[in-house]
Amino acid sequence: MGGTMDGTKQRRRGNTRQRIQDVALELFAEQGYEKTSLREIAERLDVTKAALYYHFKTKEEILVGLFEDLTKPIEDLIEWGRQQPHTLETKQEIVRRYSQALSDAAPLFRFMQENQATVRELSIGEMFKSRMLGMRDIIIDPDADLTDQVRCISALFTMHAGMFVMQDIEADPEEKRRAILEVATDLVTQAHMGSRRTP
Amino acid sequence: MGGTMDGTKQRRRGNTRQRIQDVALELFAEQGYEKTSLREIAERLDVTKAALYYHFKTKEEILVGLFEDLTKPIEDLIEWGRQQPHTLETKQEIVRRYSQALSDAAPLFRFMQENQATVRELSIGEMFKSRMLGMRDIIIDPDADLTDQVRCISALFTMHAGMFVMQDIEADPEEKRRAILEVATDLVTQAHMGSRRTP
Amino acid sequence: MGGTMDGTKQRRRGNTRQRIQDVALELFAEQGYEKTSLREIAERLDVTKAALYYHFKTKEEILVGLFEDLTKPIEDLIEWGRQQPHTLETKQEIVRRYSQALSDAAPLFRFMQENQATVRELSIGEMFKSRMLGMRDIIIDPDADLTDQVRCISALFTMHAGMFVMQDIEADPEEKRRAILEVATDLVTQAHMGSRRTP
Amino acid sequence: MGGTMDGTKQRRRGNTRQRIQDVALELFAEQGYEKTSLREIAERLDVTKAALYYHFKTKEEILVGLFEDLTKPIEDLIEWGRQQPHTLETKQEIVRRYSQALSDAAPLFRFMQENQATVRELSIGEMFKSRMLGMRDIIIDPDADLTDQVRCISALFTMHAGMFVMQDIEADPEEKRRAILEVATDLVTQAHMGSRRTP
DNA sequence: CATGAATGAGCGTTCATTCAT
DNA sequence: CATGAATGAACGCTCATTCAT
Repeated sequence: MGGTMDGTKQRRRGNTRQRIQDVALELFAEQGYEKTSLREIAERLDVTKAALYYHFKTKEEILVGLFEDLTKPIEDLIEWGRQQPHTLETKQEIVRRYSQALSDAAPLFRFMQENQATVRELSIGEMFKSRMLGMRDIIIDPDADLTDQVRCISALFTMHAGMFVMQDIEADPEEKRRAILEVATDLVTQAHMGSRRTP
Repeated sequence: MGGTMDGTKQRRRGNTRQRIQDVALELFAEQGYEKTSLREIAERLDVTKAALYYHFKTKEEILVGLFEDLTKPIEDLIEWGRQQPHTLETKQEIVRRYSQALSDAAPLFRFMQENQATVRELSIGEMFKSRMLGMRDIIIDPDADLTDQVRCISALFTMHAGMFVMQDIEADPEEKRRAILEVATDLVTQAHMGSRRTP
Repeated sequence: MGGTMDGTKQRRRGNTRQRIQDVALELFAEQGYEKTSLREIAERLDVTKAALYYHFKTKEEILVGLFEDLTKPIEDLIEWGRQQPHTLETKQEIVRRYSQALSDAAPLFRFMQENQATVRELSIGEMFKSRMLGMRDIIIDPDADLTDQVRCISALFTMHAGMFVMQDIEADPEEKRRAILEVATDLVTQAHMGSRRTP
Repeated sequence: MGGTMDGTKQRRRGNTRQRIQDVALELFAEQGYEKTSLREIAERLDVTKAALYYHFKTKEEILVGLFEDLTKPIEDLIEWGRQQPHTLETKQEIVRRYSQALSDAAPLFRFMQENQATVRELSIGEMFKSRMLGMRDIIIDPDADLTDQVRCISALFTMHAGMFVMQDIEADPEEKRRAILEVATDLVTQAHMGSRRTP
């Protein structure tokens, strides 16, 4: 997080792998996976295409690496969620933390959001899907009615898409995030109450 | 054109244009725009690639044609919405009709949803965006607070994504659509009440 | 065989497929399959690489096409041989015809001879093997002793390799071919007598 | 094993050079020279590609090293043959020893046999050719007629190719080798008699 | 209406090789 | 002895597009 005293730890060499990932994510998020060529990534780093292949076996692996690194917190969150009681408070806490996690890895999630067709055919498609199902299971009550299930899914979705869809709305990002979080929390809360409503 | 009594729109012969669009939409929705090649489309129709160019100037034009044809009802809906008073009933009716329109052109919207990165760079990107802003304007009160704006956007989004995200949930499609519609209507209603809440 | 009056039947266009095969065979025979690139073939024909792909789906298919076209006579010979009685005369006739067939498609067989490692991994590897086994079956007596089997195989092999191995020997090609044929016939004859020798 | 008294040929450490050659030969024989990459060789030895370059200047040098080491006995045989009288007994002895030498370095000769196109462009191409001409000179009578020359070449060829072509024939390897040797000896004997036949 | 033939640009990938450490 | 990092050249292949017929 940048809190160490030695800010120049990574000088010129040895950080190439990291730099590839950074540039790749930037371009993937900006232009999509298919329209981003390895030539483009290499040029921006001022190395040859072949250099990329020293660090990653395929184009897809660059993406897999990014995905694994950046979604670790969400994996952890799911793990944590599974071990908590399914109370309203837990669910609200999960939503709060999820919102934060998405925000921390915003470019990746923008990418996932905007390249679903592509992602579906890649190995991260499966990984992503299983994470989503994990999230779903810890905020949806198994015996909730269909409408309440939709509310929960809508909550997740609102968080996923919210930031990118609202890019052209005035107001500062952090405020927007809080508004989105509020709506998502509302939806989950309503869904939770709904399940308790019917005796 | 558009709703006229002219029954000759697609004659016996010369329906190739239509067939191209049908196959293209099917493949675009299934595999994405970039991963669908004109060769593939041509092969499925058992014509040559060159034949496609007789009917459409570019690959993109196939998509533009599809988009224009299939989103006409939504354009009409927006037009209609603009001329109504901004009452709760109007908004609810708009949501209801929108849900139906999305359902009628499901493959196209699945495509739009899953190929956003691609669509953004295409001419339909702008068209789509302007339609979305149109929808937004007729269901969002200009002076609503941020949270209520999010609710409205979330409502639209829930409808867009709902069907595809819920593909692996049991329950029949029409039932799901109604549940989605209910949540969307709820959100819009809450947003509407919110605006009136503060005097 | 070329006896029509119109010698200019194939003018400039429309014979590209044939020209590709001709050039490819020439280069494959000269440099080997792997060391011959599609770029090289294309350049020699003054077309682009992509043009090759209009006529053949893959590099391998160019070779398959050549093989199928040029080994047809041998396939026919095997077919014929199967229906003959397994007399000495038949075997000698087969050897005679085989020698001629090899000579007619000399560049291809030089290629097969010199690129066995490559051919083995290609689809024509199997085809070639099955043709060879076919030949073997019609000149080897199933109950011949091992030495006589070797003689037959050696006869086939001598014909295959003979021409290329003897390239640096003086004497005119047709004379060489006859000498090779004589040795091969001898071997098959000895093998045939051998089988009759033991009662 | 060469029979020399020097037991330090391969010490405990520092046998990497040897191991590279072993693995390389195995792969070259199995897949061909071009299709075997240095990466593959290095991976199998669990060293880096760069390590190979410590021991050999180029890929080709690995092959040259193998060739020189493994064909030494044949060089010696030719040397010996040159100093003998050109009697039938000498020729038969040469064939016998040659058969043994081929058998001892079978993988290399399988490689040479199956990668002729490649070998021709490499420096060992020339070396091999000169060895072959050497062999030829000591078993062919310079004034033999063409047919008898073919017989001698066929004899050599039968030994070269025999083992690999007969891989799918039942019977144990040593027995096969003896049968091949018998046919080769026969051919050389016939050729020898032939030269004496004409007064 | 449609095809046959071709193009130019680009792609992801692999290879033998180099060299500072 | 050996590695880590990189390069330049090439490869097989695919794509959207063009145009004379």
